[in-house]
Amino acid sequence: MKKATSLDIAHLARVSQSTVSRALRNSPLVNPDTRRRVQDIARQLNYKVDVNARNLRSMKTNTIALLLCEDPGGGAAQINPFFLSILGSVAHAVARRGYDLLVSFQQLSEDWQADYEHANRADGIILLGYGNYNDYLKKISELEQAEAHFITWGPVIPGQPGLFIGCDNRKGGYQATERLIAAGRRHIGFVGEISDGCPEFRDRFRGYRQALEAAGLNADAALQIDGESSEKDGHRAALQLLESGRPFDALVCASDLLAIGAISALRHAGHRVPDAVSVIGFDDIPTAAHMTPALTTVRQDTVEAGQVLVEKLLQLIAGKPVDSMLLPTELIVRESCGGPADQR
Amino acid sequence: MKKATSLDIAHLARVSQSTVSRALRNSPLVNPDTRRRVQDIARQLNYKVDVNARNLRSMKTNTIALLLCEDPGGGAAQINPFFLSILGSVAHAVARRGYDLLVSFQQLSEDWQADYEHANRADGIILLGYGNYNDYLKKISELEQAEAHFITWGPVIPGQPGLFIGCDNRKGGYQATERLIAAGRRHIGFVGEISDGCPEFRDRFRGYRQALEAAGLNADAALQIDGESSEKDGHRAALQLLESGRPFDALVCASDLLAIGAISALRHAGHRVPDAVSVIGFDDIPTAAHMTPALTTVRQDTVEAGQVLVEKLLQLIAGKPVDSMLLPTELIVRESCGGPADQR
DNA sequence: AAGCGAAATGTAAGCGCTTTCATTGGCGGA
DNA sequence: TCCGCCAATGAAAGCGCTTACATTTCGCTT
Repeated sequence: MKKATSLDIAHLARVSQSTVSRALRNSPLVNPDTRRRVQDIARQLNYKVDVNARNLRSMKTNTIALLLCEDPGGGAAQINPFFLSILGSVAHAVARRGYDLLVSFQQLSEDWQADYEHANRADGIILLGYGNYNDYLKKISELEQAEAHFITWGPVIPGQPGLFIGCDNRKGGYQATERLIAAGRRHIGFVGEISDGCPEFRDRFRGYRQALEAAGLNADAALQIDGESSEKDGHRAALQLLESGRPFDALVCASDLLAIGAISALRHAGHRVPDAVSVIGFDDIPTAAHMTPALTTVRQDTVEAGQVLVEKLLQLIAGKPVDSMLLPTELIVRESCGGPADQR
Repeated sequence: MKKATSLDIAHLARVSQSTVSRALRNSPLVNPDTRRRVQDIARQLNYKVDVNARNLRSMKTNTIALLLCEDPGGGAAQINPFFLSILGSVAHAVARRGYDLLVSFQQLSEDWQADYEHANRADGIILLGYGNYNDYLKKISELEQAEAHFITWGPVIPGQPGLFIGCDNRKGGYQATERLIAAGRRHIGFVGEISDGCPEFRDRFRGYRQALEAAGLNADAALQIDGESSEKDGHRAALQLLESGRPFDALVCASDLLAIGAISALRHAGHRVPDAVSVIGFDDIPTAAHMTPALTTVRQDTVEAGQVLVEKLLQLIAGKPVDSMLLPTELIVRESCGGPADQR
């Protein structure tokens, strides 16, 4: 048995195909009785509107694309849980608005924007990890003139081209460091890459420096160790710091994964966390609360992040003016920083 | 400037629109010179084939839908990392085959199959957590007659309708339990729901029972505590077990999340893991290796799972005969089970 | 020189829908 | 009684592409 079309319904309902189309979309132009009749028949036939035909004709796709560009090589399981959390939130938000969500985890292609929007695959694009920030900015600038519809999770910098949503990284770094200082720590390290290809980590680092300064402590450049993203990077960074012989009693890590790796390295080297070394992460990924010790961290609200990304993108698609937006961070105090925990 | 169409290219290349279509698809019917010329022009115009038009005309979508039906209510971050790992692998596999991936995290709708396949949104569907197994089976049976294209991650049961990919849950349960027995544990509990709505957990439980029997130990029904999926469930289950006063020295948990929750509860009740209580999980989610203690667990290979799901589904779509498939499990020995660790 | 087949291209018919514009019928006001 | 108007419906034109079929061209055989 072939798939039913709107024409089949039209014949059965003894109306024209255009009336069927209208009835199915609840157009006020069609008589309520007719509408009901048509919809009943459609249900009986298990009819569903062909989205390709609809999209082609109406020149829109009702689809959002989410590009997550953090390819760790062959493996697939290694995607940062923070991004996956946003993905989950985005998926919900998109569904709530009646859109479909197209997901791709590939490296950013040469012209990702055209591939998705121009090819009428999606009405707009959400970008979640864009690789090198500078390359990305250049690409964005090119795209600015074309009326492209995309939004990026990343650093919110005034005057920067493109539309960005991100959290207050500087403040987050400040909050974490401040807390460690209040707990009596004086030799606080920072784990995270601060090259200008990583503006978010760099901002967290800025906050860290500012907190030290505010407390009258002077920062020791040797206590900053690069680390890109994974647990492995954090592990390596902590080892490197230990080997340097430089004394330290606390670490601010630019992400939870880095913190997890660092803690693992510290403990296996015989340093107790938080007794010997306090550690604070960044992101508040789901496992942070369930580790031992439970991870103190700077939360980025992924649920809100996803919602904001979707809402703003839809506004952009609708042609409304949209601005970048800075989301607040919150320090979640658990066990890994020492001192009394506020919550679990 | 309007979007270029194949007709625009045809004019510029002084050929017919059909030749353009053929040239862009690398058809051998078109002269290599012409092809090059057409493709050059297409590139200059930043032309991309309109996927809606292509899909409509060619009656296929080049898209796979992934439905993840594990809605934890409002939140979004609570999706089981195990499924997210499969999602990642699926995304890669799908991309490698030139397909797009549509993702939905909603609860399964009344007719999810029609919504996606019938509506020409996708050529096939991957299901990743189907809610209640019995309801789902009923639905599948209905769908069997329609020539639906979908594949499910779940229990592989001979004679069962539908196409399933899953790991050898019974064996996994056996491996975990066997190990604990070898480590000298004699009062081994099981955390995980074993109602017939959860055939996978139930199989893991079967393996657990068989291992106990094989060792001449008799299972104590009071040492089995239900737990659905989250850390919270595991936490609660462990507390319940502690409160029962029943002595136990090890836990087999039906998932890593349950294990994480259980460990957290045990430790906060003053029981050291693995010294007082050994714990083994199931799944090998990314954090398992980085916890303290590192979690011993039964690995399900998510990378292979994703690849197999995609390959089999594509075969099904291509009309080839496809069978369900059982994937092997592997016990990853780390710290939480006591005894020497094989690997990290 | 005629004929024929293969290679290359052109022609045109839709895929199933949305939407504009035209048509119909019924009813109230003049 | 006639006209105009509104509500409801129908007719038809594509959206941009793929593809079956028709046509042209050209090199070769006979």
